[in-house]
Amino acid sequence: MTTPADESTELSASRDEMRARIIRCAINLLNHGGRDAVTTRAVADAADVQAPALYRLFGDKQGLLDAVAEHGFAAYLKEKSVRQPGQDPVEDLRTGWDLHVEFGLSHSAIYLLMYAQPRPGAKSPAAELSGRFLKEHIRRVAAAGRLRVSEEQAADLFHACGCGTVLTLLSQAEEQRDSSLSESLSEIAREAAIGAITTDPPATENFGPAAAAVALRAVLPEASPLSEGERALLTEWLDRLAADRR
Amino acid sequence: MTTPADESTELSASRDEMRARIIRCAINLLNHGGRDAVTTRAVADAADVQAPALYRLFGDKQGLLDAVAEHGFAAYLKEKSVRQPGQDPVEDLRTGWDLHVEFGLSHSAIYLLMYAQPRPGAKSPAAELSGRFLKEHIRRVAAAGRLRVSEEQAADLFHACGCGTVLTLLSQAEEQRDSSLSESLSEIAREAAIGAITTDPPATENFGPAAAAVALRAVLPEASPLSEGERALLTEWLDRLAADRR
DNA sequence: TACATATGGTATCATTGATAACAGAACAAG
DNA sequence: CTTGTTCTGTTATCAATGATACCATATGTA
Repeated sequence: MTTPADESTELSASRDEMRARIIRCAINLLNHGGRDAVTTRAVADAADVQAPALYRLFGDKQGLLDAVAEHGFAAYLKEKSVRQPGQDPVEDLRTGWDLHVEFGLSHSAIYLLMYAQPRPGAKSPAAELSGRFLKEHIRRVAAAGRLRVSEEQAADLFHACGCGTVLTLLSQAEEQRDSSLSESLSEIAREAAIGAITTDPPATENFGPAAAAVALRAVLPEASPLSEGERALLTEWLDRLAADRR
Repeated sequence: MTTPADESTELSASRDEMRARIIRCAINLLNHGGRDAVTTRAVADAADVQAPALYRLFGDKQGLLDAVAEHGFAAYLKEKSVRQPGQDPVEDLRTGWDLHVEFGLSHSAIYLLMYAQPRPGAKSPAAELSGRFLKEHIRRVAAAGRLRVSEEQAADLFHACGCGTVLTLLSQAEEQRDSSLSESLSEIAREAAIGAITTDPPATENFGPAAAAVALRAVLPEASPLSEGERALLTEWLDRLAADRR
């Protein structure tokens, strides 16, 4: 009948396989019927599993949703075969933004699971995963001496602008999303975020003390001949230098 | 006992009074127990009303939540006694941002009701109300010849950055929100958004054609001696001019 | 073999959003 | 005053849902 999520062909699977099957079925339900379609019963039926199995595997429904979001996001990253870093880290940041927005618009239900229910101090696993990628991108920009603010501030701002952009676009009707004039909202926001984070010039050779401090801080943890205490103090100083921008 | 939302003293109230009482009780529940504490039963009990009354007044639970968000937001605006426009419209934009962020952080539950469940093409009434204020601010900036992009783009970008900033802050633990270094995330994002929207100089006297076009477009609808068709065409031209920025 | 752990399966709970159905109350029209 | 209409108060109830108790079976291990 109309059971697009039926996967009952695979019987007697191992624990991990069953887990994966349940998640796939949940994602199917999510994409077809939206968030409200993902009930424990619907998922259990589609995956040909009993209710208690869900709770043994995922704890509770939130655990299932977290797993779904993480799997969905990871699958997207794999599908897009995250490219290795290019020459220009800022350009990588740009493509990262576009990837993020595209994911949010094309997988809105999963995206909302990731970001639209903030629980103070506890990110969704999927958001955590995405955050690690962002921080890595930011770190490379910092290492290139092109970061204008601290890595943490840069990551937060970039995420805030990107997340807000996606949510704003999602709240608009689809026909309305690309303003017919010149640049789209995503592009304007992207450039605003990048402009606020990075130094304008392509970083010729000698950049200011603030940028240098940020760059140094980015590569500090690796192979440092300093002691724990020395590094901690130096980090403080670098942060103070980095904060003194013009 | 522990019934902080008890309002049963007022008996036999008119329809509007009952509506207001229900909303007050719902807001109390929202603030004390979070979103999940707002069940139809809890609200009905607290307001000393039967379940069917809720549905006769608000349609369904979403209608009640929409009304709660709208009332909560409007009450905040009234409490802050929204100031009349100052001399510098960009500075007004700045205070508007701060007001927005402060509201989001201090009334997180209501804020999430407003923005965290985007339904394509249908904003929450509270979001609609907030959007009108923003558009009015933007219009004044445009009229002062200090807008770099179209009013629509400016409003969308400003909202996207602001909303994303609040959600990002809400996802962090409270102790972590103000980075100990220099500027806070909110300030960085605010200046990034304003910088992306407005022209840098205080707009001495003669600004470029793009800014002039945007400014003209902002005041076009009022007291125009043009016909409908003429105004439509002119608007198109102005938009094309405005899009040609550097 | 005997014990421990994990899994499949049934039945069941409590909560929650939402309505049906009936009885008055208010009120305007005749 | 009567009649009919509309709104409100009240009770009872439904269907869906998240979650769990409980038992049986299997599977692996000492």
